[in-house]
Amino acid sequence: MTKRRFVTIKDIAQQSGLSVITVSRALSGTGYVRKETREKILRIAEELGYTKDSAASSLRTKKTKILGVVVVDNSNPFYAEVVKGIEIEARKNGYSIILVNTDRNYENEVNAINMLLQRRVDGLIITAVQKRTDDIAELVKKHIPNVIMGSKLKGIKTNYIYTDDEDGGYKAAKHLIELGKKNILLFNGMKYKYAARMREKGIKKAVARTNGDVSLHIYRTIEGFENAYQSFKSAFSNLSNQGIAIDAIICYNDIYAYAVIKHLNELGVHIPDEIAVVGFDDLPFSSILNPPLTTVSVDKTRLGIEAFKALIKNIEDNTLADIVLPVELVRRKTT
Amino acid sequence: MTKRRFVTIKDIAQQSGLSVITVSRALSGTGYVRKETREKILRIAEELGYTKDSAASSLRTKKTKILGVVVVDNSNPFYAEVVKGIEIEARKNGYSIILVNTDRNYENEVNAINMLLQRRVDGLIITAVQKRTDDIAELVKKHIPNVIMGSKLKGIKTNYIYTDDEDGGYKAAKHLIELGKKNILLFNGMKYKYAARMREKGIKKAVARTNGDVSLHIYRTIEGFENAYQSFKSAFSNLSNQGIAIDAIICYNDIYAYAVIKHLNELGVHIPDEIAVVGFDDLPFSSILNPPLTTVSVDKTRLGIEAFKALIKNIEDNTLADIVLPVELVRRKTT
DNA sequence: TTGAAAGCGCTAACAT
DNA sequence: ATGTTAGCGCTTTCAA
Repeated sequence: MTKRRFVTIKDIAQQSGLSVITVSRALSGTGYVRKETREKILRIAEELGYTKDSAASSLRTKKTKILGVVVVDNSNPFYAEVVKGIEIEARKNGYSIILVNTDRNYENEVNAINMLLQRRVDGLIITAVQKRTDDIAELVKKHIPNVIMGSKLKGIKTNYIYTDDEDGGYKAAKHLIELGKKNILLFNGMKYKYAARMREKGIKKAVARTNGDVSLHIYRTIEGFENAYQSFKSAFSNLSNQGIAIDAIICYNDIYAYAVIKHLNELGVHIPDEIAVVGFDDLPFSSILNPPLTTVSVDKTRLGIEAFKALIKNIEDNTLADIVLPVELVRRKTT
Repeated sequence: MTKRRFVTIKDIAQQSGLSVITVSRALSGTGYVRKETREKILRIAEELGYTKDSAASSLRTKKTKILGVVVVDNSNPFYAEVVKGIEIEARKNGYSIILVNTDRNYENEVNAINMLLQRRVDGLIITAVQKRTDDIAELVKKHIPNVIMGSKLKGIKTNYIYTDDEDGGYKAAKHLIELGKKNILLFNGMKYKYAARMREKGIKKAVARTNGDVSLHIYRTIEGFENAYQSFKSAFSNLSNQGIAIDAIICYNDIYAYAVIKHLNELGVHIPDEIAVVGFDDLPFSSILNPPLTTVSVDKTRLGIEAFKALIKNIEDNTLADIVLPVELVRRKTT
């Protein structure tokens, strides 16, 4: 192991004949330092190859300028873009982010939060696993700044940012109804998910307005393309066996929709004439896919950016945010 | 701003009547502490809600257990999976990662590295922008453990991990040649990229073996679906105007391939009969896409995992790694 | 405008 | 098995 020792302000102090505090002031730009002194210090720092030790600095200032970002899976295209939004905005504002995946596992979420607390992050942005929420309740109780992304957690008063899922569901269903579809299948996510419940609510609202003219069938499945594919296969054959002829499918997200489309293709069902398909999220690939997917679009990067802003605002003046971002139905070729 | 003060080992020491060092030992599990003493300390720590301050600890130990991960764009599905591999493996080994995007900008890369040095990360995993490399040369000179991912940098002796691009190119070209294709277009990335050069090399090797029976045409473009789409449009019309009838296209990556397929579809060209298309990377969506893409596949998560392992090994015993991961041609419906 | 002293929370080194 | 001392590199008093 090569011996590494970083240059410290003490070294600069010795080299310049000044005190450490003057050096500190010059380098951090706080307090009075004569112009020539500052320049001299800066020059020596440069020569010596000085790099500030932010751990030492944090220890004193109680600020790390690090944010914890907890997501379910950073390789999921949805979160990938959200994380990107957070990262860009954080960097622009002098913050760094520590990224942790939970893989939808509550234990992992608990560990992630603990680790981030040990690192004394200035705040956390969390997409909650939602299966349990006591860890987040406790976090809030500790007064650690945080924003919960993509869900609202019952009984927990903190910062929230999410998309207008109910409106998204409503828009998707309304669109299909206007197209004359009568038998809609909602291929939804599990009930413990806030977004799944809200989307369902919006869809039901639109369907209810038809006064029984349109019927809604609901199946649920857990995340992942393979899961969705297998689930849909059995759901669809169930429906067929019951003699129910679905003519439109609203999917919990675009990934589910891809799975649905794949199976529909295998069955030789024509999209959208026989069955129309709507997704949620508008992943980058959804417009490239053949056929391009009709989907409820949200600005994922913006979600990240706004989450960051809300967190910083909370850190600075303790205000609580409840931000809901608008959604938009993007009609392409599957409806 | 709510007054937050974390519990320290000093608090525990007072509460327990023991010295801070004993508390430290009990908590960190180093050195001898009587069983009952340890239990007592652990209990009090629990009661008081103690969370270790890793910044303070790092200051002393000179180890942060943080790794810097510098990628071009974490929302690019390729890097998204790589980052995931790193994150999982890091977490498993008690490390955290600070993620930074460079957006293929050299200045950003310089800033990212500087920031990470200030944070005293134990090491860095970097996908280099490659347009300039002096920043990385300097990093290496400072003896900061690092591994460069996806490229080899001329004149810089450090840890490298990358995929067998030359072999990938060779396999892709050989496959097309065996299919009887005669006029191959290589729709490549820019020349400053190591992977682009290596893939080209492999392709040329395969083409050369046909003794002039097969001809190769090369166009290059910068990253991004839109760029690729526009570039390909003009490249393809150029070729047509010259009376060159391409019957196979090897794309620098899957994204380029999607752009190519999109335009080919617009033109009504039949894939793969009229023109076959091969991509690189095997993004998750490439198998879902219609038609499913033939592509050179690499295990991206593994790339991340191996990068992490190489870095840790370098940190621990200073050995240099040069890891090349195998690639595989996955034939689907575009060839 | 500059400096001295003290301390952030932890642990290494050396006692006892 | 437990404690003392000192110090990591920085910044916050308080003084000059």
